[in-house]
Amino acid sequence: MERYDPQAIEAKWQRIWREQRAFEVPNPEPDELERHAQKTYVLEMLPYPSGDLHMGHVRNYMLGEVVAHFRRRHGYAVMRPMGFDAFGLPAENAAIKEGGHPRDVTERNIAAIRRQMERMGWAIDWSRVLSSHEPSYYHWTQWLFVRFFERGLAYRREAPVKWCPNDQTVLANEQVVDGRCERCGAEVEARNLEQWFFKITDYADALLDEMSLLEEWPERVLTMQRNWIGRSEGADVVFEVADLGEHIEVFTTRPDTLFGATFFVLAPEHPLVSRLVEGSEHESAVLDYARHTAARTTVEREEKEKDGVFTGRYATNPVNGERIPIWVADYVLMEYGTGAIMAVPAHDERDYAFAERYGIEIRQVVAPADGSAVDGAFVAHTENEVLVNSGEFSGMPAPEGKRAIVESLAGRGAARAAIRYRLRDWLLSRQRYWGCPIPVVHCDGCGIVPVPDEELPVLLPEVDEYLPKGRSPLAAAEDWVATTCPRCAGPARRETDTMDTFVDSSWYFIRYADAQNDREPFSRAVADYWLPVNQYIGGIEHAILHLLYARFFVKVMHDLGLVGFREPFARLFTQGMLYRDGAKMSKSKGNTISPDEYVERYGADAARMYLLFIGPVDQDAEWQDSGFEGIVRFLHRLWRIAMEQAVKPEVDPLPDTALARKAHQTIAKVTDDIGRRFALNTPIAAVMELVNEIQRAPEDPAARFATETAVTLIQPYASHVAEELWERLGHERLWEEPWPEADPALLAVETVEIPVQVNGKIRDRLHVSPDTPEEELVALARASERVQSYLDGGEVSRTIVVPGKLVSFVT
RNA sequence: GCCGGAGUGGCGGAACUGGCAGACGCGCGGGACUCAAAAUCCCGUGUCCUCCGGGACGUGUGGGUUCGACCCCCACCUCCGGCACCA
Repeated sequence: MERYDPQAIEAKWQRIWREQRAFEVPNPEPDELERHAQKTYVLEMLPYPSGDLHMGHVRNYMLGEVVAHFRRRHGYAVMRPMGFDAFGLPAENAAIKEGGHPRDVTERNIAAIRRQMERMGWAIDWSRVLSSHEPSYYHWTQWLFVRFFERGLAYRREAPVKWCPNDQTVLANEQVVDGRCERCGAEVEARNLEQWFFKITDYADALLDEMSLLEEWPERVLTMQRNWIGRSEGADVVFEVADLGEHIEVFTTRPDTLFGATFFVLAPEHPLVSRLVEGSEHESAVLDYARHTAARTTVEREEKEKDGVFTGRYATNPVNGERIPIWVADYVLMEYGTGAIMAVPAHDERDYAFAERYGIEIRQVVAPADGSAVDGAFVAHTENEVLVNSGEFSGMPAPEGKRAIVESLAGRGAARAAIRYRLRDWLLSRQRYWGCPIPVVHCDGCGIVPVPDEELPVLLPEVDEYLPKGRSPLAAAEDWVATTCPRCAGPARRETDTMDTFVDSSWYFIRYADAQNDREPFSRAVADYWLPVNQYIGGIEHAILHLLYARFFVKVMHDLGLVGFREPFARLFTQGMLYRDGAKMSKSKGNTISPDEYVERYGADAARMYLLFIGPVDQDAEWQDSGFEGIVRFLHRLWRIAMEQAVKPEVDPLPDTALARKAHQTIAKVTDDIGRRFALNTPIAAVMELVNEIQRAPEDPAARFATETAVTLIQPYASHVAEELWERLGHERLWEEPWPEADPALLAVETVEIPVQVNGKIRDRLHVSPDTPEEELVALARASERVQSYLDGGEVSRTIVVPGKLVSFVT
């Protein structure tokens, strides 16, 4: 018998699919876009070409692979594109290390990845491929930036920013993890720099509220985004500094504790600090403290014990006119709220620690419902609190007290309800070479002027040296930097910072819909036809960064009238990560396994199946070599059985045999698992069961049918061998073959095994027709000797019958 | 601390809506084929007891609801992930 030869089979079918453009989906003609068509957009997060693909990627792309095949065979026009997130630091760092240009490094990696993807035989529409470093793409990234700029949603300002001393560039807040650079792990520093921001904070509420438009997103991703946006409701309260005729606002989520404010704290960076102490005996101590704080890293600032200095000034608490001391302490952060707080040591742990250290009064103003109060202690938040020691508000339940105090102060203009967010504006500029140039010029006369649309794209210039030096390497391209102002034609200088790569990946999924368009980023009609993405697939590591930015971009594009949808990804599936030796498989950890050697030895089909068989796709999995063997054995067995069955004639009509029934049950199971449950490991087990049964009963008259069923069901997983066997079984074009349907008549079982319980324990099993009436079931169960021995003549107080499921006696 | 997820044989995992726990695969034991091996095929494989009929126990721990719980409820333990001097 001819042996299973994956190398030959896979090469053959990959060639056929390519020649026949099997997986390309052209856009409908413009006048047909309106017509509702059965279409679906399946998208996996685009790879970052910092090296070859490893098994973690294979697992990720296999999800989209199975879904795409499954939906195509259900009659959908399936768009499943692929592209490359090509700009960014790893390529630039690699180029610096190895010598050469980041473009060459990137394009070499892209070519290698594409080759690997083609070798896996994935059903990708390569006619839509894009790469974010190509001018044909970043032209429109720049065009979008200009639209954002015109709307005031991209702006430049000096701000305290996070600086990575290793990568020599600023980072977005989202790219700082535990005070360290997300990419290289270096501890970040605080700097005050003029930088570009996207005004994502304008969309904080929309990003929260419109989560309701997301049909099926994992709860934990939504939670992570909610935490990141960090919406807090409370009040802004005004404290007067009578001596100076100044007033300072604070934000608090606990206006009900205002009567317990016994001191007041300003962040060392607060602009009023120097005025408060100017010329006073406290001046040098306070300014020294502020300087020390500035020299500390955020991490140091968090880890040391709380400390601070008194300013000699007092603020007036608006609820009771009390004068409370103003301190400067670095546990108050300028970035959040107003950079100033009212401190309530009895009800805030941080304030408590500070008050303890400096001997400041601790006054309890909220108490459990019984009103018991103990001054001097920290009282944690509990249910059903009431206000105490709070003047006219004493005795009120805390929530009511909150409202009443704010209302009362609001009457005098001393407070108003307020909402604050943890979310900061998105810092998008980077002082690096390998990124999309920011398309503006700086003119002495006109200020910042965007490059006119007709002059886009602003091409990334060639430079000799892209080693990071703290300013963008583009600044060295003097001929490029020197330009003329589009507005006044006077001399001007180009912006030399480049964009964060997350900007590139915030709209690529729309570009795929209309990837060749050279007049606009995409046609709105085409975009609205394909999007939102029906099924987005990617790693949980992008739960905040990419997924939040992309949602923001789409909302802005909607408000600009560029698209008709407000959320980019209707359904999101986050696959688990692949681990090896206890660590996430990644290039930086050096624990990757390349699919190449496995593909070479066992074929792509085995690798494709194994990565899904290893476990549920939404959970993390540990790479183990041992299980791979089982898949290889299965494919050989399938091959042998199919070759045996192929010589038999087809039988029609299908005889009602055990194998015929098993085949139809398998159709039902696989269809439900993939289509409804998104369980991609269990269908493989189901087809294995079917194949095992064929092996046990090769002479069953339905054996050939069962074999064809196994082949057609395994096609989304092992596309090549399935196609080859399908052909040898006398058919063609399995990738277009309608998905099989289970015949309800054959799904119905002739007999069921019904357990009989006595006091909750199974004592016997009945083999009966599934529609046996209840009375008969009970009679049969009672007649059982085994059951009788357990009933032991005792009274049956209760009998439970679940038709088709079980009989249960209680004595 | 707050929020989210998970805990099932030697291992990866299955059990979908409260109704036969351990499908499928790996590993392991036994057998067939073979001069032998590989490959392949067959049988067995949760733990303990057993007069070999079967019995008891068993899904992180302790309780509860129920005729019946891996599944629901309460409390706890462990692990993973997110957020956190955020006022």
